[in-house]
Amino acid sequence: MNLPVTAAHPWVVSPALARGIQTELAREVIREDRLGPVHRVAGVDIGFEAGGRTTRAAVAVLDFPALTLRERLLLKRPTRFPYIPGLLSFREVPALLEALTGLRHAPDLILCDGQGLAHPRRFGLACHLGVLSGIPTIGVAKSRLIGNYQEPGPERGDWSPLHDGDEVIGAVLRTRSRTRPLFVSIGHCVSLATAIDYVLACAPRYRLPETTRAAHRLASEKETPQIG
DNA sequence: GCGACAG
DNA sequence: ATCTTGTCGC
Repeated sequence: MNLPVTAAHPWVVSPALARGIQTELAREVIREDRLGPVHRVAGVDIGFEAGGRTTRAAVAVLDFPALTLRERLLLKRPTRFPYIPGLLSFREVPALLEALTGLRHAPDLILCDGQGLAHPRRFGLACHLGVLSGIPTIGVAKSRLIGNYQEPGPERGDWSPLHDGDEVIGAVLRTRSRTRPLFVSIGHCVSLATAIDYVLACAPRYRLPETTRAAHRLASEKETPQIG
């Protein structure tokens, strides 16, 4: 598959340089809808093995809106960046980009496991993957990194704005009634309103989107003895 | 200085 | 994220 990947930048850098790269690339993020018809949605996730020394990048592509599994791809690479709050993309994006490149067909939209704009420099993992891959992305995190909010209503579909000062940086969305909400934010080429619609469409039954669930299962799957 | 802190 | 079994609740 041919990804319109933007000229990359070094990945093994100091935290200070990584933050500088984020601040620069944040200018490339497109916050409005610029996505075409969505027929395939991908979920991406990272898992670890060998005590964290090996990174497992998983991508699951589902047909939309049916949400049936279309393609899966798992790729292993040595882990080369630690987990530092605010710098998660430097740990996970390199392997995810490689995995996307290996897909038979490019997805029309990607739901990422982590923040998008809801980040100190407005450049979370979803923005980073979107800007470098050129594919529309949405940030879907299970917990908060930054921002303040009022608890959303108890029903599925209820949501409240996540803000940082005067700025709305995301939405705290209930995808399942009486269950902890998700933190949705713009990744790249998808507005917040559209992002909320897609997350709800991809999570018809469980708290997490089916895309994320499929990718997570693959990323944390136990080694199965192969035949042949 | 102290507390917060995606996965 | 990962280490890990049973258990409380709808």
